[in-house]
Order: sequence, then structure tokens, then C-alpha cells
Amino acid sequence: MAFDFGRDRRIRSRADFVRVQTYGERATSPHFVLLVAARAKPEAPEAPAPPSRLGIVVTRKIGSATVRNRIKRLCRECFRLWPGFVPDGIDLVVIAREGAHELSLAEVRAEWARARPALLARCASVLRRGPITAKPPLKGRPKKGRPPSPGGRPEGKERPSS
RNA sequence: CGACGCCGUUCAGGCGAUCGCCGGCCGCGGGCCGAGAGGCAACCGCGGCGGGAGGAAAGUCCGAGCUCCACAGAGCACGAUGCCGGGUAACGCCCGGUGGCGGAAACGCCAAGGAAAGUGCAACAGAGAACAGACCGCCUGGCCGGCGCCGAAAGGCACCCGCCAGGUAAGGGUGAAACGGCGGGGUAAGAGCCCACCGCGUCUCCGGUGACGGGGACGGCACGGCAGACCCCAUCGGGAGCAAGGCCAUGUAGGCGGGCGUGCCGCUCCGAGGAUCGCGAGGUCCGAGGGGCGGUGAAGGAUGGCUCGUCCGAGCCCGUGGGUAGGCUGCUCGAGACGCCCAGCAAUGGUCGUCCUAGAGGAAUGAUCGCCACCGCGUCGGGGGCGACCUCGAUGCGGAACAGAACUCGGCUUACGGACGACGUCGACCA
RNA sequence: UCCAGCGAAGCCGAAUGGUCAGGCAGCCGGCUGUUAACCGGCCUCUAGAAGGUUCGAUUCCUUCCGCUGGAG
Repeated sequence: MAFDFGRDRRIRSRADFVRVQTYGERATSPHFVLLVAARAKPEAPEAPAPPSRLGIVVTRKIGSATVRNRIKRLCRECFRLWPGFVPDGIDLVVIAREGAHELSLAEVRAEWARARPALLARCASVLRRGPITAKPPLKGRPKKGRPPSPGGRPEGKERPSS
């Protein structure tokens, strides 16, 4: 019951992905980039926060379809078996880096655990700020200082799948 | 026994436990409709039942189905294919054959039409590279000279060097390729100049559906290579693609500025209203406007290379400013899968029977643990053997391929781990 | 999903059926008190891979691999 992972726990529209990748805050680990942003609130302001959602981005640069599927399954499983990894009302986007498919589930979990304290701090910051409702600008994202990110990540090019 | 060759079938580790994902069916509850009984194709939750990747799902190299472009028309252009026969919905695929090349053989490979329609190309080397050419050489004649022999002399004979004129293409040499090959005759030397065989060409006979094969006669070398160079000939191809296309919702509306057009005729129907006759019901006439059919004309548009032809046509085009990205469907019963039999050398086709087998959409088909199987290496123990080693059991470590449906089929190509079975060739040994 | 184009030295890049320019970079030498600039010389290519056509292939054909771009 607590380990369910239905459609309401997944990010399913391109607009949501773009919102998180544009305005979200970042935490990194050797094989992943984790981005968080607040979920858009429903009408009723007193309603409880909606559950957190997961979206996964694995570009074709990472590997073949089989490899990409492997990574996505690992990430989904790790998120599913860890309720409360991020608080409710948070959208989490995981971007895979090269070599992620060679990890086992336990290794992914360990890596996420190391990144979690920083990630939770970002979540708190993002929840204070509240959801961004403004539409993202059409042309690219503001180029903030980019930490050294090996492998880089193409943007806007071929559509990443999750 | 060894070395090869070739064909076919089949699997894609198994079982269990726990936690999940996608869609289907059933039930209950919510929800919705209804006064109610009750109903629900569509929404949400819970429970149950059964289903859920491939042989290549891949590359996107071909062929089709399906959908839209009015019909899918003609010519040109462009592209593809290219021995023959068959198979097929179709194909550039498959099967059987023919020819060529490779191999000792089994067998493998081949885009394999046309170079006597035209154009073009061939570096370097070489004398000459396409209606060729003469460097060395060989031969003949002439001239000058030298030397030897014979002769008393005149002169004669033989040889060598140089030059000139001519003959020749056998030999040398160059090249990927040199204007038939080889042998004999012939000749001053040579040459298809002549002859035999082979090659080539023409005619012809026989066999074959045909590609082609076999034979005969004649010719007397005339016709080199490259068409995966342009090209010619034959055959085929209209274009786009499921983000096709359809339905619902919505702001493809409406606004502003500018431009072009909305025509005419006939038949017919409706007809506000008007005039007139009648006591009246009603009749007759005129009739703005509108509908239908037909003809003609038309701004503009369709036929995604061009032209023609054809078709649509009452609205259309340009600018300006302002928006949308959601849901349903197409979506899985099909040139379908399996089995028996029959026809055929085969590819394949046919009758009958049985079966229904993923349908996602930021995209499911998974994760973890345990046990059992498989392979490799190591250790220990038992058995066999003189021995290399074989075999059985236990145990530790490692490995266990290529790879993920996106409308659906038929092929091709590429990637890749096994298991099983059949056939053929050659060599060695034994009988 | 569909469709184009491109792979040549460490880098950028012409031309082409006959072994492949040029520039930058590098190395050596010269000039200068030294460096830069300049001058002279040198080095560097299985032409993405494998087959085929041709006497001969980087070029033509086929199949793979990688990269880039475009359409909806």
C-alpha cells in the first residue's frame, strides 16, 4: 500500500519536466542529477499536499534502449521502496549520467542516501518559495553557474524519455 | 577417427516467496441519471480471476496492406530492376535450372541485357593505346670505306661498320591491355599468305517451355576493354505517411487594414406583399426574396518535379494583432497460428480440424532473496588405467549472449548464447 | 516516425577514377641581448570499417559504424 507507484506518482507531461528543470534546485551524485520543485497546488488551498512525484530522464547518449530501460527501472524501484524520500508536494526529476546502468539497486540506494541531506534542504527551500505558476520562457533556461558536470546533458535536443 | 562442407528443428534457464507496473473481465462501494423501481458505454477506490516483448522487437535497405490527397489519368523528367523458368498480394525476396569464376572434392560466389546506335575514358611506362605503330631486330637494293680469300690483271666471292631507299611484324623490350592462339607449310625476311586444331563470326540441323547445349557447313580475322561512365533497350513505379486519417472540446472564431470575386440563362418549387373577381369558400394575375436541377462563365484552389488533361468553386488572398497543444478513436481476427493429409524436385499451394495469442502512450512487461539446473577454473575424496587421462561425488570463486513492441504484415541485412538431428566430400586405419 | 548530408595528419580544410593541395600546430636551424614576429628546412595520412566493379578506388556500387542537420 505504501509501496504503490501509480500514475499519480509519476510526472507525465512535458510542461512539468520543463518546469522542474528550469526552476528546480539541484543535488548531484556520481551517477545522477536530482532536481526538485514544488508541485502545482490544486484549487482547495486547505487540501493536504499531494504526494511527491518522480520523473526520470535518460538520454540516448547514455546507451541503448535496453540500458535506458534498466536505469529507469532501477530508479523507479528505489523511489518506490523509499516512501518519504522527498516530502509530499515535491516533484523529483532524476537525470541519469553515464555508467548508471552498471549499478545494482543497493548501490543506487546508497548513492541517493548520501545525496539526501542536501536534497532535503533544497526541498525545504523550494516549498517555502511555493510553486511557480509562471510559464517558463521559451528560449532556454537562465544559465546559472553550472557545477562541473561530466558528460553534460543535451537540452531541448532529442526528447529524453523517462 | 580426423579435416571440412551443407541443411533443418528448437530454447531464449526453471521453481518458490515478498513488493510492484500495464491493460482486460467479474463483483462490491462511491459517483452520475431517475420521483421511484432501477439503470450506467464513460469517472474513482477495493477485492477476485486469468493475460503481458523478440528471433532478431534492431538497421530502415526493399515490397505490400491501410488512410488521406475528387478519380489515380496521359506525356516528359526522375528513380529502380536486369540470364531463364517457376512461387507470391507484391518484391530488389525465395526455389529450381543455364552460363562464368574459385576449390582436390562436397560445395561456394556472381547487378550475368546491349560495346557491329552514339558520346566519353585509359595515369606511368612504351616505337605504338584504337580505322595503331616501327626502337632494337630480321631481310632486300644502292653508295662510301675497311679487311680476308681467289686471280697476272680486269674482276669475283665472303664478312664487318656507316649512311640512304624500301620490305616485315615472327622475336626482344613496355604495359592491366599491343589488332586471334599453337603447330606446320611458305618466304629474301615475314605475314591467315596457305593448311590442321582451338577461338570468333554467319548460316543451318537436332534437343529443350526457355536461358542454353550438341552437331554440320561456310567465312578467313573483319568485331579489344570499361555500361557498378553517360547512355540504349525491356519491365516496374502518382504523392505522402498512423504525428496518416476520423470524432469531441476549444478562440482555425470574432476584430482591424488592404486587394480580388460573388455574373448570366432555362425549367421547377416555396413565397412577404399587392392588384382584381366572387356574398362566401375560393379563383386569376403581378411579385421583392429564397431553394433544387441543368447550361455557361468565374476570383481562387486541388492533382507536393514540369506540362497537359480533369475536378472543386462562393467565397478567397495578403498584412496586423490575439490564441491552442486536451480527450476518444485508428489499435489489433490477420496474405493469422498450430496439426493431419494431398499436389509439387523445391519455393509454395490446397482441403479439413482446432485455437484467439501484449496493446503502452514521459511510454508497462519489473525488483530483491532462496533453491535447483548449465559452463569454466581451483581444492578434497572414491573408482578405472602402467601412464597421459577418464568418470562419480562434495565444495569455493567466476560466468550465463545479442537485445525492449510504438499501425500491421512479407523479405533482406546486421548483432548474438546454446541444444538436437540429418546429409555430403576428402584423407587415414580396420574388416 | 520520416528524410537529407558528412567522416581525409593532433586541428581546420581544397581537388580528384591514376598514392592526396594548403594553412595552423609540432620539431630543427637562422635572425635577435631575449621572446614574439619573420626566414629556411623537416616530420605526420590503413582517406570511418568490410566486401564488390575496374588494370587501378579516397572517388563508383553494396552493407555496416559514428556524427550532424531538417520536417511534422
